Amino acid sequence: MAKAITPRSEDYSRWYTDVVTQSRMADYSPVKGCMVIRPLGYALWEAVQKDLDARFKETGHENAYFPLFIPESYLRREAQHVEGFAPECAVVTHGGGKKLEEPLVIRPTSETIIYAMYAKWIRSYRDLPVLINQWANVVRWEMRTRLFLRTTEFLWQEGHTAHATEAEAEEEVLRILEIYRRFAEERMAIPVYAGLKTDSERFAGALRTYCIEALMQDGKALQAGTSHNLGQNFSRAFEVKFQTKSGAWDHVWQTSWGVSTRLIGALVMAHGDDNGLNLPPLLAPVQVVIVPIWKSDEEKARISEAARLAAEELKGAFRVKADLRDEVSPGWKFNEWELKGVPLRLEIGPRDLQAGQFTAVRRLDRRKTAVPAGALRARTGEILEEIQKDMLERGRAFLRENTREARSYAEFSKALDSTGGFYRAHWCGSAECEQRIKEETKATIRCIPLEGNREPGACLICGGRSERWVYLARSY
RNA sequence: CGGGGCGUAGCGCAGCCUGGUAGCGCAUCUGCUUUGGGAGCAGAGGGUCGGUGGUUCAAAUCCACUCGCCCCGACCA
Repeated sequence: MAKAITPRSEDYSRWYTDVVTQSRMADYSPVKGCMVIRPLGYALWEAVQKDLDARFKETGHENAYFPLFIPESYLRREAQHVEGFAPECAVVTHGGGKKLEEPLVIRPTSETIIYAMYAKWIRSYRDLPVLINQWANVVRWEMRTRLFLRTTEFLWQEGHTAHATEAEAEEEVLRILEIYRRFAEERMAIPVYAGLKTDSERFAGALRTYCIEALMQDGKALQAGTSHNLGQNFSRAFEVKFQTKSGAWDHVWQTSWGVSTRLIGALVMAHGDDNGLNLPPLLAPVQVVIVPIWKSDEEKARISEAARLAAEELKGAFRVKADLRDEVSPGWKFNEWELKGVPLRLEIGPRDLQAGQFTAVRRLDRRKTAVPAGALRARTGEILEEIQKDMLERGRAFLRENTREARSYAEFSKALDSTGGFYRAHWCGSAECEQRIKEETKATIRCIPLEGNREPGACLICGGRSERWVYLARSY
């Protein structure tokens, strides 16, 4: 008997760690704060990469790769940026047995090194826009780490674009935000709120930061992706200039945007349950597992053959696996594949064989249906689609039910402890009020929605005039 | 960095208070019986008790130092 997963109701963060390690998505490394991404976790990341990469390419972006090491002086060139990142940088001081003349920072993000190159490559408006993305690892020396959600080293994609006009850059930033939003909903089955970060939550060096915010089952929000309009802050610092049509010189308008392996953590916390992972079919590395059940040797021969043939039949259309192991019982397999989050299980036992059918069991809710052998391929596709749809629907209902109105500050601070979730609240826009909420309730303004929130009201904190409401929540 | 917890077999733990030559469950290996929700029986292998130093006839156990990890907070994707 394998070790049980700590129930969510008992200890949510323990549950999370249990699911991640026991499903073999990841394991702790010998280095504090770092993790080993095991095949299941990495397969998920590859699925994320594959899908997003296609979306980036559809919108004209190209992949490139910039180096891991950044001269320390580069980071210093943009004032806000260095202030934001310097404390969490790992720095290499020695190489080849000698002390380096200039220390090398291990990238916490690549703005500086990439824009130093852009300065070299961009001369004319004809060189614009530059639409580059890179898939890379970055290192941030975090004080407290958590598997996938916040590790010292993590994998991500970072897009870096340069444009001739401010309007073009803004358009790009919103285009990417929409790609993230749709990816989260369509593939991960995680509905999100998209919006603008407040000044205090903005990326160091950006004009504006947009984000998508998801809600985890414990009621805490998780920032799942960010898209920054950098304005000309970096192009001024790195002298990224181009000559306009009229012959004048201007600094380029830039954007950067990214999502990370944190998305895998979001997947765990949005859909998992006390039996383990629960993956949306569109991202699941294994979508269908076939589990044969037999008693006699004679049955074993026939049923394992039927299972093998079924896998063969489904292989072209789905990611499928037949679990023909004889050394573990069917019950053991059920639990193992549920732990690993496989969305659909097809059982075939003596009774099924007799009836010419498979018993299909959804990971989501263990709902069982009989699938006639003749309709296997068609029904499997339908069931997987239903699961994907139901997961998103369930996520939407959860987000809806856990988004509340904050009517008064007293009521809000009291209710937050018991409810968690998002709160809609009016905010006057002052940093003081924002700071006070954070200190007193540990909730932060997660985002200012892009539309639908324009209505006059009174600030939740100071009662002052407010033009629009924002989303508040405690967050990861 | 502050608070809490933990380092004993591959994994999870007991033993420590009250020192006496290391144990349980799972996993592994062998054999037989099993298989529609984590199978049963019988047998076998596997440990410098995180490290260093001290106390003692004797240390997993007591003392000091040290290293590491996890959880909760302050910082962040």
